This record gives sequence, structure tokens and C-alpha cells, in this order.
Amino acid sequence: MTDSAPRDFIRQIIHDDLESGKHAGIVTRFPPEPNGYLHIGHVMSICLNFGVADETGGRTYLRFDDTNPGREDEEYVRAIKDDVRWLGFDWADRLTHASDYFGRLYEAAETLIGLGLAYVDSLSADEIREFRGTLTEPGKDSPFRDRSVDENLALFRRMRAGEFGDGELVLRAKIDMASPNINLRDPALYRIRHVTHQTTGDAWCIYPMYDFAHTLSDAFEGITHSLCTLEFEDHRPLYNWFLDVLQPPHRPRQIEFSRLNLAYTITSKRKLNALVTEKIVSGWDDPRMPTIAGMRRRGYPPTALRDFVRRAGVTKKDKLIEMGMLENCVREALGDPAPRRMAVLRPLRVVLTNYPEGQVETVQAANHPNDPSMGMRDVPFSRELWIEQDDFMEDAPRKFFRLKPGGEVRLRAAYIIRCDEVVKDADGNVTELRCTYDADTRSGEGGSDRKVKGTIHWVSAAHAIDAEVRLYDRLFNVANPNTADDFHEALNPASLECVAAKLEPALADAEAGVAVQFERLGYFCPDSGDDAPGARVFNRIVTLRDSWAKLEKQELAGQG
RNA sequence: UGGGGCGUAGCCAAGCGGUAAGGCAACGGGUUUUGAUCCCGUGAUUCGCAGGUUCGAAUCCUGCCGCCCCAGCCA
Repeated sequence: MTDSAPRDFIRQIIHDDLESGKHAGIVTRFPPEPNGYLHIGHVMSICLNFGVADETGGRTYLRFDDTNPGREDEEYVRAIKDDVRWLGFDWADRLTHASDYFGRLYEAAETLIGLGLAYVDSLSADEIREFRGTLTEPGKDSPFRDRSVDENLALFRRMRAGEFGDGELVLRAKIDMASPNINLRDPALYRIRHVTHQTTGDAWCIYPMYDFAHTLSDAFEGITHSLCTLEFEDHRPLYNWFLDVLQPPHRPRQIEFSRLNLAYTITSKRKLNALVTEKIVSGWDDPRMPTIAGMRRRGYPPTALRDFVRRAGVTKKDKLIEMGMLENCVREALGDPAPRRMAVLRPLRVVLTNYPEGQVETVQAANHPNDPSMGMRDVPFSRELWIEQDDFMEDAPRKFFRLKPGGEVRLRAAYIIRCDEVVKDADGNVTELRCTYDADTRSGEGGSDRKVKGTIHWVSAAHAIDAEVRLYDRLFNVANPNTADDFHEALNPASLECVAAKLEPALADAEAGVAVQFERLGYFCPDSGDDAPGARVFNRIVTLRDSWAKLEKQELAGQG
């Protein structure tokens, strides 16, 4: 992170502000509303806000934007803290809430009234909407717009005292009902809400609106750069208006960047919530969810997510990033550290007819082909084995170099075998392969350098551990389900497949959250929620790149 | 339609008047007891389009086109 080369326009601005002496240090904030779990889009914001502060020796506040009691919840603040920490960021003692400032916000509102820049409106919500005008027509002044300062102050104090019901009165900024920017047409500042707040309890019955609370919270905390997404660009004039008229000691600058959208996922909290409440997924941390909690449970390393948003970049252009980009980051993060193991997802029995019944030998397999320091492990080998159903084909195309009738294949870290006989059930399904092994070809020994086209993985039947393995696919079938009329129609019905797999014994001590590579298949880890000693459950984090699958697909397309 | 923003390869993205970085994907080839990894190599005569300024334009000017956001007492 050399600051000599800012990576994006925001870091450029920050770099310039430091250079010019405008700021001695950088202060940012990540301000989630605790009404849902954090998702991949938030990862961008978290990495940006904490990232620029870390890079410049600055500070970042984790501030809960809890200005709307009733729809916010403590469960979410706990989850948000977990997620930010897991991503690798530290807010130290800078954990705040917008509600920490309710007293000062109230005073600021009275100041605005005193300045003649805010008034209490008696119009109903519907009337206010009618008076607001439209995109092309200016709005009309409220008949209550010219109440005296004293009357406004008295009314506002009575609002605060609880003398009015929800929606009866509202405090509005007095700006310009004819502004082409609708946000400036006398926006609401305070509304009445007789609801118990999750942290301030019943101390208040009036609550500040986002624009007012957010701007001043930034100012109170001495935020230098308030980084938010593009949809708030239209709010910047209002943000600056508050700063202009109230003149707080610190003047933060709001800068907007585009959201990060991931193809085949949704990042709308409302829709994510629907997936949970409608039980379409098992919860906010379902491994198919684009939530941080879901990705963590799935087994994505935090470094992969940080790498991903770094590669995506910070700009103002709408982006819809391919899933392959994220998957590449995950594979890259796991490739070196993940030890290799063997597991058979869809077992097909293989009997070695020339291997002595009852005999068991131990073969040594490398824990990592590119890193000898990770050592070797023992793998039991015997007469009956499981191999992958996909690794056998009765009528194989020439380019298929796995097992076929009469053909040979190498068993990873063990022997070369030949398929002599295919056993089928009454329906013609292949149920067993009867093979012979070449005793001279044990890996690492004399004849082991004999070449065959393919190498497949296997597990000794007598020693296999049974496990449920959960195979995940994209949750949606369309690239941008955010824009679908009804996201339910875009759901991928095959986003989860559970298989009864056979694992090599070394997998017995696999730990939750620690990724291993099942050779030739992908990266997996025990599920942090459902894995248990007697009933192992593994998640597939991501598949390996599969150029055979690609080839197959092309052939199919060629035939079609 | 008023206002705000954005258009550089399939997806991201550098570029800041001097002749189009990089990543992902794709496609060739090499190594390989994971069809993985790794290693080489291949893409824009052109930057939404059209004009203009300039010796020189993705960069400056004008016009047009396309896409996104805004009419919550949500954030």
C-alpha cells in the first residue's frame, strides 16, 4: 500500500487532502442500519472505509444508524460486529450509535428552528406528498410553513414531550419547495414515533431522519470523508446545507461511489430477508447467501473477499461483476494452504479381483503436490474401493481418459488398475466394476513411472467415513435477479444438492471452517452449523477449475 | 419529462493533450500421478455516437444517444 500511487479516485482525493494539509489525519465511518445482515456489497464499503484509514494511519468508526426504532434489532448489531471483525477490521473504542447523539441532534433541531430554517408542519403524510410536486412540477409551500419561531419551538417541544400521536406533526427544514432537487423541498427532519427504541428505550418519542442524523453524526465524530453509495449523490446538497447553516466545528465531505453488484445474486435487504422468512434458505448464514455470515459458513476466507473487492475497484460506474471473479479469488486464497485429501461424492464400487481378500496396505499420499513441507499422510488401500461414478464411462469418447471397459487408470498415490468387467443391476445401472491391479505400479516404487492417461481419486470401502456433503450452486438462474419482477421466478431450484459421500480416514479430524481440497473436486470444509462427530457434514466452498467439463459442454454444443 | 450521475474488450479497470496498463473470463501451447496448480503466448488501429479545437484527443469544446438514481414521516 504505497500512498504514492492511490488506487482509485477516493484515495486520490484523500491523498491530496493529506498532501495539501487540509486534514492532518483521516477519519471515516462505516454506518450500517441494524436491520439486516451485511452482504457482499457491504464488504466493499467496509474495506474502503477501514482500508483508507488503515493505509493512512487514520481512524474508522463503526456507527449503527439506529434512527428508526421498530425495524432495527440487537441480533443484527451482534451479527454486524462479528462480520466486520471476521473481515479483519478493528474499530477499537470507536463503536457508536446515531442514538448516542439524540440529545445533540435535538438541540441542533431547536437551533434550526431558532434560525427560522425549520418549521413544524401539521400536514398529513399524504398531504405532504401532494404538496411536494413531481419530478417536473415544483411543489407548493405548506400552509404551516410560516409559523413563527416561537410557535415552532413550542410545538416541537410538545412533540418531544409526547403530546401528539404518531404522524400528527413533523419537523421540516425550510429550504425550497421549488427546488429541482426533490431532496431540498423541505425535507422532514423529525417524526413522531411512540415506539421503544432498542438502545434509548422510551426516552424519546420523536426520532431524527437519516439526512439530518447522518450529517451531524459525521460532523460530531470529526469524520473527514463520508463515503457512501451513488444513490445518496442527490442528498449531498442537503448534507452540505446542514453543514452550512449549522456550522459545526468539523466539516466532513461526502463522496459517493458505485455499489458492487454480483451476478446471480441479490443484495436487497428486503429480498434477502424474504429468502430467510419464507424459508427458501436455512437462515441469514445459509452458505448460498451472499451475506458475510453465509460466505463465512460456506468457507470463503476473509482474505478472498478483501482481494475480490480490491480487484473490483472503486469507481462511479454501475457494476455487475461475474461470479467467476469471486470464485477465482476464493480458489487463489485456498490453493496454497488447503491440504489435499480424497473423497468420493457419488460412490461406485470397485473390486480388485486379484488383490488378496482381507489384505490392507498403507500408501503414502502427499498433503500438497507443490509443497513438500506439508508432508505425507497414510491412506489405507484394500480389495474393495469407492471411485467416482463420473470417473467411469462405458461408451467413452476418445478424449475421456479415466476408466472404461478394458482401459487402465492410475489410482492416485496407489496402483494402476484395469477394468475387466462391468456389473449391472436389472435396470442396466452400473453397480460395480471388477478390476485387476498391477502390483508393480505402486506409487513411488519400481514400475510406478509407467504412464497411463488418467489418474483418479478413490477411498478404501472398508475404511471410508460416511459424510453428508452439500454441493452449492448459484441461488438464482438469471444474471441480475435484482431487476426481476418477482425474484422467486429467478430462483435456481438446484442451488443445493446433498450427497452421501465416502471420505478417506484422514478427514476424521477435519475442523469446522478449515478448508481442505478434495482432490479433483474442489475445496470443502466441515459445516459450522450442522457437522457433528457421528454425522459429518461438509460444505463445498468452490469447485476446482474443470477443463474436462468445459470440453464436454463444447462437444455437446457441437452435437446439438 | 425536472434534477443528479455514468458510458474504455465478455466482466472489472488504469489512463489526467503525446499515440490504449493490469486482473478475471476466453482461446492456443508446455509441465503435471489432481483434466487442478504452475509456465508461456493470443485480444481495442480504438475509448457510446457525430462534429469541432490542436502538429497531436479516450483525455478539451459542442450536439446527440444509451443506462442508472431521486417524488418515504426508510436508510
